[in-house]
Amino acid sequence: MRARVEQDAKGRRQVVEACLEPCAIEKGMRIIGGKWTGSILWHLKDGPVRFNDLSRMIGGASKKMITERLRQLESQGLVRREVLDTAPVSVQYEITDFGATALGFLNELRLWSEGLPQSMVRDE
Amino acid sequence: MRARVEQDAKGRRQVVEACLEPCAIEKGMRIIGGKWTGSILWHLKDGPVRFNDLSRMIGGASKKMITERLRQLESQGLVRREVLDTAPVSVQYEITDFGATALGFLNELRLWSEGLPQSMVRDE
DNA sequence: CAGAATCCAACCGGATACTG
DNA sequence: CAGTATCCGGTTGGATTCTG
Repeated sequence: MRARVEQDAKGRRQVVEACLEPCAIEKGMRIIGGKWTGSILWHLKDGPVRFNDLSRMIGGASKKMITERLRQLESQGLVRREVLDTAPVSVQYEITDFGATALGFLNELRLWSEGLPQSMVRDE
Repeated sequence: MRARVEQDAKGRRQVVEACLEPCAIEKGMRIIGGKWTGSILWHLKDGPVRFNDLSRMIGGASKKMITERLRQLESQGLVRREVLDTAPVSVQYEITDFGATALGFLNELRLWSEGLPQSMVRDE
């Protein structure tokens, strides 16, 4: 449901169907748009990955961040956490079927992003 | 270019092809993943919209935010700003051809987001 | 290995008031 | 109308240290 602007009989402009609070785009972004969230999900697409491997894959993110985002993704049902009884203990993270439904979008974003002009590469 | 984990001849695990700093997913997110950014772009998809209309469409965002994001989108070439010489002055924002290349995955995000279970609707 | 705990500066972003 | 300016509390997220 999108917002629209129309004119009434007297020519006054007004917004019809205002986006009632966060529209779909915004809601989605709040779920997978968080810092590192998309990357984490993406790196799980080929199968389970262990914590430290994951944090190495995602250069620039601290373990603290990885943990926080993983917990969030887990509580939302996008990712599953599994403890393996090895010594020392190791933990696997795996994308769920539900989480996988976001991969299509992420892939499109990736393609778009890779085609971007150099000039847009974030300095930071 | 994705990161991969492999095992060497001695069975030790190691990360091959680590994501050199922000991978494509992350870079993309930094551009259109900002708060309100996606929504703004999306609401421009059907043609030029004026500032106040835009801010009404995007419920919950302050004018300050809208302005900041628009400036950012403009400097990145995703949006074009045009001042109309009316009285009082009015300003139009329009998506550029380049900006429009992002509409594809924004739409996917929208579809994904709309299909989400109620339980995931952010309380905030 | 896989975190949890703590600290803290930086930034974010809403509210409010003002302007040409 | 389309912003700008200022204030300011809250959150973010990196660095670092510690643990079972």
